[in-house]
Amino acid sequence: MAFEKDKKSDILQKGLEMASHLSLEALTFGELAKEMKMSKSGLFAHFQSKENLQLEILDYASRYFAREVILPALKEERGIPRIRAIVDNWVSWGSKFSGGCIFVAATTEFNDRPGKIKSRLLDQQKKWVDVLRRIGEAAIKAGDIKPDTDCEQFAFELYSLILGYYYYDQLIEDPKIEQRREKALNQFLKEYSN
Amino acid sequence: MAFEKDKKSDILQKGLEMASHLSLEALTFGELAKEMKMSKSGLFAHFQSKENLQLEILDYASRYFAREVILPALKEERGIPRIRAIVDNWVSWGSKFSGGCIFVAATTEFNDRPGKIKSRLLDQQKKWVDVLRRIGEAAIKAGDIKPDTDCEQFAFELYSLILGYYYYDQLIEDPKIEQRREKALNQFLKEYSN
DNA sequence: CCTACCGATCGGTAGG
DNA sequence: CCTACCGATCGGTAGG
Repeated sequence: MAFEKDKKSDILQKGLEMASHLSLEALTFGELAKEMKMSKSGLFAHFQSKENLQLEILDYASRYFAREVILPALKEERGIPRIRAIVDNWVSWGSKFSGGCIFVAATTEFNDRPGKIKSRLLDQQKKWVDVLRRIGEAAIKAGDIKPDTDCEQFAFELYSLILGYYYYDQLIEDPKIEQRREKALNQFLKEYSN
Repeated sequence: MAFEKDKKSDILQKGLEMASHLSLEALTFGELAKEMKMSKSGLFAHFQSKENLQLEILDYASRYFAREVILPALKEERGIPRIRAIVDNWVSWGSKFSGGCIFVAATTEFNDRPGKIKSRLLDQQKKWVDVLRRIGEAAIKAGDIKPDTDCEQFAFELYSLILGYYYYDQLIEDPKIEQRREKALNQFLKEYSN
């Protein structure tokens, strides 16, 4: 079920699920049409091209991500609580789809294929890093981390921590991975704390 | 040019380059045959199935990785020099292929597709994390990091740092990314140092 | 290692 | 939103 309430959103929700499982490029009109119980060309009429379908899935995912990960974190008190919330929300997001986070998957898939999709991903990732940076700035104002913190560096290290967790959890199946992430996050917060 | 000197290795080298660019699944016999100036079925005869081709490419990449990343690092003095070498070598490895590190790409691609390829990737990643852990243990013996270091945690955090760099470098194009990685590595070493 | 071929599916179009 | 279709390509096979 899509979180937006029209037919196209239902298609995009299913497309997002399939793209997360198969990858954005391996998703086909034929398979998506079968899932939606539509004809292939009926589906095609909604999107005009495969690239357009892929872009619309990324935009839909972006709205979904804002709703599930970013907005709830921004409702938490700034500083440590908000930092912990954004990590927790991201982890929940990644585990919501069988194939993991579509942005991570699409980034590895399109990193050397210049075009509209790579550009869109770049915009989205920049916004994400910006959110992390602003969460760092808010933590300074809250007095939770050092006032001279380089918040770009803060964002980079926080994102690295999340990605490391994500890889371990996806493949290596380390039973202690939750504790490792917690320990790394605590160390990270201690390093930056006031 | 392949680093091993038979016909099949030449095919695997080209297959690795193409798989790194396109992804393991999007690589096809038809395209690889065209690149090798062979007939499709002539190429097919070497591998019997697509899955087999994919597995052989991963094994070839693994031998290549050992030669380019792991062995040279193990020749460095244990402790800090070896830790810095493994990070540097990994970074060079990732930038050697237009599409980046095939293991990272294939992991995101196959994380939710159980089968021989996922199992092979799991084996390979476990070996990689083992190498990082042993580099941590050697650093304890060298007196460079704290004797009570949890070397599994050490490996997790070092891998996270590398992955964060990798993502930034691939997509975000932060001009300061080299400094950020250096700063994060220094902080990491300081955190664990004796 | 080749030619010649298989059924299935691809992205996309014509026409309604 | 549909049926019917296009040329191209897919993984794989037969037979040599």
